[in-house]
Amino acid sequence: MSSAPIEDARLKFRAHLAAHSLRITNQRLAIFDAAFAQKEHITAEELLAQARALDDSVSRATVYRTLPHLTGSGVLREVDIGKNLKYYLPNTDSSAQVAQVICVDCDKIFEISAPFMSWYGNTVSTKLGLTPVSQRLQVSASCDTLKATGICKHRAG
Amino acid sequence: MSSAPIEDARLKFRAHLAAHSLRITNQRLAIFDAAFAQKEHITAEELLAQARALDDSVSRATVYRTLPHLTGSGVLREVDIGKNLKYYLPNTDSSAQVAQVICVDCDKIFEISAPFMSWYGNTVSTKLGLTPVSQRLQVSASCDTLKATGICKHRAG
DNA sequence: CTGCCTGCAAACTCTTTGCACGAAT
DNA sequence: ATTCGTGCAAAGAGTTTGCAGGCAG
Repeated sequence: MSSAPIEDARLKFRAHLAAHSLRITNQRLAIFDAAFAQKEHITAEELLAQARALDDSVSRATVYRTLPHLTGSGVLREVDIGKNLKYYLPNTDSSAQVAQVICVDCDKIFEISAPFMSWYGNTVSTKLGLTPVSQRLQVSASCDTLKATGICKHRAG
Repeated sequence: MSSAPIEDARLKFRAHLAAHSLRITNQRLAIFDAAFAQKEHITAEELLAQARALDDSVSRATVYRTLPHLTGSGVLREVDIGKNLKYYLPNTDSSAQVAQVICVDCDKIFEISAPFMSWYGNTVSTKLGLTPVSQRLQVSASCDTLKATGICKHRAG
């Protein structure tokens, strides 16, 4: 009988705001709604555009100021693929460990479950007297179909 | 009877320049020497300073223009830990697959051999119809000693 | 009413680029 | 003599921040 994922996330976000004595503003809610509606990885700039579609008073600064609260509350996941540009993605299962496979031809990002990552992080950190905070595993790969046919099916599909 | 690692690397770099019809200039050699003398991860800015100590005519632009040749020839490895800032490190064994453990308290980067990475990259890429180009595995971790004593021994040591 | 939140635009950091001069081949 | 490489400074991309006014609580 649990609510829809978006309802859970909305509550989680509001709880996070409350817990940190942060105000619930229309802009913050619009940014949350825009972010959580995404099916693909989006950039801050794209998030701004989407949020403005819901509330045209949202500014770029507020998007950047809100993103840490969204990631901090666990409703959004930040993905940095080394491009001086971060991507964001609704975090539907915050306990999952995921790796990314990034197509260097079309920039599509595939999320792959990789539960061994946290085991690895633990093992290797402990040896150094450290406690793991987070880990990331990313594979950059080129598109076979593109090389063969000139068309990257991931982009098209 | 092989030469010292730095000699091998210097030859490798010169061969790369020759193979691409690039000229061997004092600036490029100074940047190479400065980079390969490093024992720790350095930034482009630090590399500029070190290279200028060897040849004060080296400019920031030339450092940035030379870095791709250094990484492309395999004598330097680029490490991106998601900080809008790249680190560079002499690549003494270009066949090694390494992961990084990054101390979030002192920013020290530990390089850890992780040979299974390329196996993972292959496995997961192939399933998607992709050919792996590179992979990275990074663990961010906090310092236990710092938490206990207020001193991060990695920084000090 | 109080103080956090906001939009705007300027500032910031790292990196890239256009241009005219200078050096490698 | 050519042509590529260089330094300089300005531009560029993404993100952050100072400020004056606005809205949540």
